[in-house]
Amino acid sequence: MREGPDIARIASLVGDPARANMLNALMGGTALTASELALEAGVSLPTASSHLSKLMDGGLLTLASQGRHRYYGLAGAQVAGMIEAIIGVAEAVGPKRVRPGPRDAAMRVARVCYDHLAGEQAVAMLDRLFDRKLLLRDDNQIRLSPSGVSHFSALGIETHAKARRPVCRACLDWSVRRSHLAGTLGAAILDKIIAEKWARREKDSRAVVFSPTGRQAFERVFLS
Amino acid sequence: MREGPDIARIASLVGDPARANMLNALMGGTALTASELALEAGVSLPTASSHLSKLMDGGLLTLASQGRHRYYGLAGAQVAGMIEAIIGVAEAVGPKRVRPGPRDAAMRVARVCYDHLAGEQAVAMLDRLFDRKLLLRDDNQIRLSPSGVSHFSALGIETHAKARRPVCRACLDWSVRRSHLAGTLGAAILDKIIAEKWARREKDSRAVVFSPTGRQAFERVFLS
DNA sequence: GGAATGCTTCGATAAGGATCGAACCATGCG
DNA sequence: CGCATGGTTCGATCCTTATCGAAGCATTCC
Repeated sequence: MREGPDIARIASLVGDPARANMLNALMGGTALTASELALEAGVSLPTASSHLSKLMDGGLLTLASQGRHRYYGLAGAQVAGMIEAIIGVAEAVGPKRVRPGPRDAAMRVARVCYDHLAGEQAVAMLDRLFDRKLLLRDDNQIRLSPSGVSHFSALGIETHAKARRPVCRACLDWSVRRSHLAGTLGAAILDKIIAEKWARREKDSRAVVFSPTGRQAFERVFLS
Repeated sequence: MREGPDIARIASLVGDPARANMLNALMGGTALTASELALEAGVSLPTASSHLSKLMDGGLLTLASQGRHRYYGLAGAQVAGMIEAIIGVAEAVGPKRVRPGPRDAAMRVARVCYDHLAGEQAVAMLDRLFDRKLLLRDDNQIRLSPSGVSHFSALGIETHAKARRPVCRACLDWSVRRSHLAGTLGAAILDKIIAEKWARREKDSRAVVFSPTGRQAFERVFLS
């Protein structure tokens, strides 16, 4: 019984199903609000709030208050790495999952990450927006270029910042391990994809499935 | 509330103080009996037995029965890696510990991680093995190069894969935050270090202490 | 200044699980 | 076989903690 870092304390924080679901949801890289996390974990708001304060006390989360919204996010890459390690063991010892089915494949191609698009399509899109200089990489931030403003405006997407929420924001993609676009612009693009019926949300899943013609339209507008 | 690997189940196994102490003790790499683990965890024998069967059910331990003795050991390097990751987070978020004492310093330099070497020495070694192209980084995997095979063979280390266990595997180091070498090769190298008496295991600790001449020999062979 | 929304705290309840003593198996020794 | 030793199972107790409804704060919108 030698003393040392309190690993039981950290592990038990992850060891509750509700908290594990929350952390899992936050592995996408985007910060989420308490209500969203409550939904994700399948518990009531008070319960979620209690879990969140425990995770905060444990140092696993960071909190960004924006007005009456409170965004919870993972405290850092080290925490994310630990969760990945636990996932790895759980996968290894857990019931041998059948080969990743079509739904998993669809998730890798395109899925919803809170309110914007993630997956291979989303990562490719961000790459192209940089290539076409519609977005500019500025330090670790993303900015709109003047041509970007008019480009999105022509698509019916207004890009002036109204809320405190940033227009552009990088979000680390779970499956591709590179950034995709979040922020109000990312959300607006996803809105457009759905509104134009280029794709539909899979029921009870984060997967986003493009129709053949919808994919062509999306590629013409964002990947050309 | 998506379904997936049951990470809460795994984490909650580690999340009990008694079990965490047991796992910690097993990180030394030697298998221990139920009574030894009970002592280590500070619980009675029945309690320890109950914990051990839970850890077995969870797939975190292996059991080797020898006569009336039953030796429990970690189920593999992946489990060890997960525990290292949790230790890393616990160290980072835990109460700012007083200046790391001499024993902690020794642990940072070199220690046992289940069955292979960890710490600054181990991370430096892996770096050099890459530099010398004895190992190759392939995607996210590690492979032996042809020259690596002959190099280790000349040192008396055979590197053909026999079991399911990979020869080379990256394991994240909690103190350095970079990878060191696990897998059968990592285990063989630690064996050689001990067999050649370049270093000895510290009593009741995971620390590995090199002798002056042993360190020179190690550096000549693996860090040159 | 209301009204509405997002979130937290409080209080009570319920369930899970950690713990130990005692009894029970199994192996090895003489 | 009888006995000692290492381990596990059983049963009862106790404590931790997850949970939710209701009420309370805080911030924004109208």
